[in-house]
Amino acid sequence: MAQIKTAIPPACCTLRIFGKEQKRLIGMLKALGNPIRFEIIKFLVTHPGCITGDIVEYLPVAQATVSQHLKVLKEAGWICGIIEGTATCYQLDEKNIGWFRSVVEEIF
Amino acid sequence: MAQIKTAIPPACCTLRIFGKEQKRLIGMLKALGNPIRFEIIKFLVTHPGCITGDIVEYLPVAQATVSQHLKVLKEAGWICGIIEGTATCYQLDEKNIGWFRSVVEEIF
DNA sequence: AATATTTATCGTAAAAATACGATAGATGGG
DNA sequence: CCCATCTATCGTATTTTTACGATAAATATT
Repeated sequence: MAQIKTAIPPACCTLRIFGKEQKRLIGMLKALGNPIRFEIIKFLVTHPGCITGDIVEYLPVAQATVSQHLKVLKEAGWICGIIEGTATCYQLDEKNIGWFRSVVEEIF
Repeated sequence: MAQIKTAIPPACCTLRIFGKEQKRLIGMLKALGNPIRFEIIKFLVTHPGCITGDIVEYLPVAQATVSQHLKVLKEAGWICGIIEGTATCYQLDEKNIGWFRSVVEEIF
């Protein structure tokens, strides 16, 4: 019997993602891979539309630090902020989060 | 008509995860949120059981750097390494990756 | 108009991550 | 036993991240 070409056993994931999309995914993973930022996202689930001050009050870090984390989360696509007067209302970026979920489901 | 208690609009995710499991998830997110490490995981999908040297050859970074990234991925639960002679064979940690996928599907 | 409120940004310090050369340790071959 | 191979670890330099106080900018309040 002839030797059959070595077959690669099926893996638990395909990870068929490339270029721009891969970069975008890595950015989202990196942004969420931080305890403070993860807590911010969790907080926003139950407090949609809350302002920066609410998050500052909730977390054990300074206002400037929270503001910086919010910026990272916004740039990664996890949240969006709407300026209302002097305050900024934040909420989950449902569209991008939906994209994240679908990509993870697809490639893992 | 009496004022109804303010209802929180349904979010795109629940993020019902806490303590040890949350920490574990954050660790996996953080580990994968790095371009080099992401490429290693991608490589292992199609090259299960390959040795460190194969990954070094494939990536544009030094051997010591790859070894360090492998350590991070192993500690986070993405891969496992089996020592075979002088080499170390790496493959995806299917059990933990399965856990990751199921958690993401559950909370997002 | 003066003051208060809210948040982003700046400057900077400290900590962590990243990368690499050198080396040690472990195994295999001759 | 000696030498080659392979990989993890060490030491270190560089870059990036994280955190905070101070401040500026924008809007609201009196």
